[in-house]
Amino acid sequence: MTRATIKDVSRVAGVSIKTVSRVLNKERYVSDDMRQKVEEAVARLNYHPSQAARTLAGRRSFQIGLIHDNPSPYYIFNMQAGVGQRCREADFRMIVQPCDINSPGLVDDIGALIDQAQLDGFIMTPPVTDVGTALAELFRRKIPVVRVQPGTDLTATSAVYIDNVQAADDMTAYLISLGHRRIGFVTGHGNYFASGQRLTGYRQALQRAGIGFDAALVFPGQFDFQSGTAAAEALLTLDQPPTAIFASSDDMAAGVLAAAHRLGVAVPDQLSVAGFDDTDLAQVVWPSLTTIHQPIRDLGYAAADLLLEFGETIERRQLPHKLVVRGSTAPPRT
Amino acid sequence: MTRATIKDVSRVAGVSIKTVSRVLNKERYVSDDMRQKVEEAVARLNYHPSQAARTLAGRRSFQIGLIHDNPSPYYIFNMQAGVGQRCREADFRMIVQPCDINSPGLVDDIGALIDQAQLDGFIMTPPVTDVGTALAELFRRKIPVVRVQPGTDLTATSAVYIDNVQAADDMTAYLISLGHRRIGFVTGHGNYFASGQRLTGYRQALQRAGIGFDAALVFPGQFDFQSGTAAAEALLTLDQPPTAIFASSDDMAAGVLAAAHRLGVAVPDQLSVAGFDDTDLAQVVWPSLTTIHQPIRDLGYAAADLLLEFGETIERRQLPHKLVVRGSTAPPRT
DNA sequence: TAACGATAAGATAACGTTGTCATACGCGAG
DNA sequence: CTCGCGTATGACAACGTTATCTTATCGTTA
Repeated sequence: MTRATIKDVSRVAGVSIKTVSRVLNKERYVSDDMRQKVEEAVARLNYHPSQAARTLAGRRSFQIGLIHDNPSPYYIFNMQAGVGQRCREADFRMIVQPCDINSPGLVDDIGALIDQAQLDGFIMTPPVTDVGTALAELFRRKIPVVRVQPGTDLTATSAVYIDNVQAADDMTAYLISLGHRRIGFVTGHGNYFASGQRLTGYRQALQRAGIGFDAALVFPGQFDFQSGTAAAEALLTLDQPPTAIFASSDDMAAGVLAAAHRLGVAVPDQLSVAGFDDTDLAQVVWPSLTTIHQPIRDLGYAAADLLLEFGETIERRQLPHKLVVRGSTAPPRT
Repeated sequence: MTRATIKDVSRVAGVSIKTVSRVLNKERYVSDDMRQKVEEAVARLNYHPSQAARTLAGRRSFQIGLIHDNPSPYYIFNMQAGVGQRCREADFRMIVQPCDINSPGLVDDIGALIDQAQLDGFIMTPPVTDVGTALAELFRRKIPVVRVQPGTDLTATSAVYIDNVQAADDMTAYLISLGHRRIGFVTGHGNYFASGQRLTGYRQALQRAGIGFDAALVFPGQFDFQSGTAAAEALLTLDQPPTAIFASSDDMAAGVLAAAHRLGVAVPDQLSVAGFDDTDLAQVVWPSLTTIHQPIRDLGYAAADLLLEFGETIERRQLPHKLVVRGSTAPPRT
């Protein structure tokens, strides 16, 4: 038994090949009568159109690319889930391409991918979003692009994002509302634009509360666990240690927790710890993390949605974040 | 500027289309002279063959499928990384398909994917590996299949796996060597064959050490964090609580840790905790987990390798696991 | 020296769809 | 009643490769 082709379907349905094609592509000008006959034949033969033939003959490939250079399994998993779901709804396929933003071959790889697969669109996640040469290559090929949380050329492509400034502000304000005045902050990796935004939100909330900014309380991190432990070790041995540490990723917050445990600092009694992202991690460490929920899956879904609905037309969509309070934060000891 | 085609290359190189095709496909019977001319032209035009045209004309699509229904981002991420790397080396593409093993449409979805994309091969990860109907569908289509850690029909397809029995035995033996005699065990989800194997390894090590098996010390889990906390709460309130708990996944071990923290049981001083998998989690909780390192990325790489190297020919490859000792285990208090 | 196999290259027909163009019908307006 | 337009269908070329078949040249062997 070999695969059924459109020809088989047309023979069984008693119509022309082109009519079958019309039904399959939901084109206008097809009578209900024809449509029904074709649909029956398709079901009976268990026919599935050849992706390859469609791509070759038509101008669409029904495929979009998702490119990432992000070390977080959690982030990638959820992003893929969101993009994947929207793709399935539209009968599109998602081509995932991990990459290395420092590789000199990056641009060529992207070009090759688009050429070979004839992609209909492209989704970029940070930090690839801000690689100028990659972006230029996509423009050169006039392919619709949606970026997730871009940091540069904000109006150049469609984009989905959350308000990182506001989110970090929310968290900082929450810690202040608990009574904290000395709040440490661990920044993210310099490659990510969001890192700077979160720092801005932190400073913004401090200022509004009339708390002076103290550069000694800000520790440069890389979004990873190690950064968190290093930051905690540095911040907790200050002459005037903070009563709370806001790490701008959950991994770093977990690092802070581990260091606190090791140093015998009780969380949240002696130290409040806050994270950012609300990854799986947040509920698996002890105590569970107060954090900002970032709707990664929804961001993926929205990105694919913009691509499929609007194509070249530039659209922007901001998604809501949410402050999630768990066990790692409490009022400071008086 | 439109895409370069093989025709353009042949014109620039001054050879026939077929010769270009031969060079591209590394066929025999091409002179070095021709090969060089073609390669130059390819580079000059930045030519990339159309995936669609190749698939349509040839009998190969240069694509393999990876199907999974696994809730662990860590597992999926590393599996994809391994498969993806091997694919890149062979200029293949990986099509990822999440699925739901309880969905009635599962078999149809798999069939549709293979038909549409004309996949050259298929990789299944647990627990999809053991869905009989899905397996049957793949056989019907005579497509090469590699399964990762299959539990049923072991000789029906190629497979890659670790020795779960031995791994659990190693961990249990290690705990016994520390001096533990009452060792709790948290099993995995019933859908996964590995769950039973790990329990077997646990029992095997106990028996060898002359320690009687106590069913009260075995708690049924689901591989997730919740199971771990539930298990710890149950086991630690026994009349004779265990001095060590071996949870057969890191998530469950993290749950045990959290419950121990909450109950004021010090780890590892009052209770040793061991996990399984060596996910990112293991180094991010406190104390860091003694666990079995499972080479997930390597399993993915090996799976793709078997597919690409052996095709239909059935091959099996066992990869080594490793006991990783960290801070969550210690001798029992005397 | 004739015959043959191994090597090297090309001409042309697929592959299974969609795009383009042609055709035919029914219906309302002039 | 005729023209034009919206609707509905089909014939056929085109998409960019690989497969198959054919041809040409060489070196080796009988």
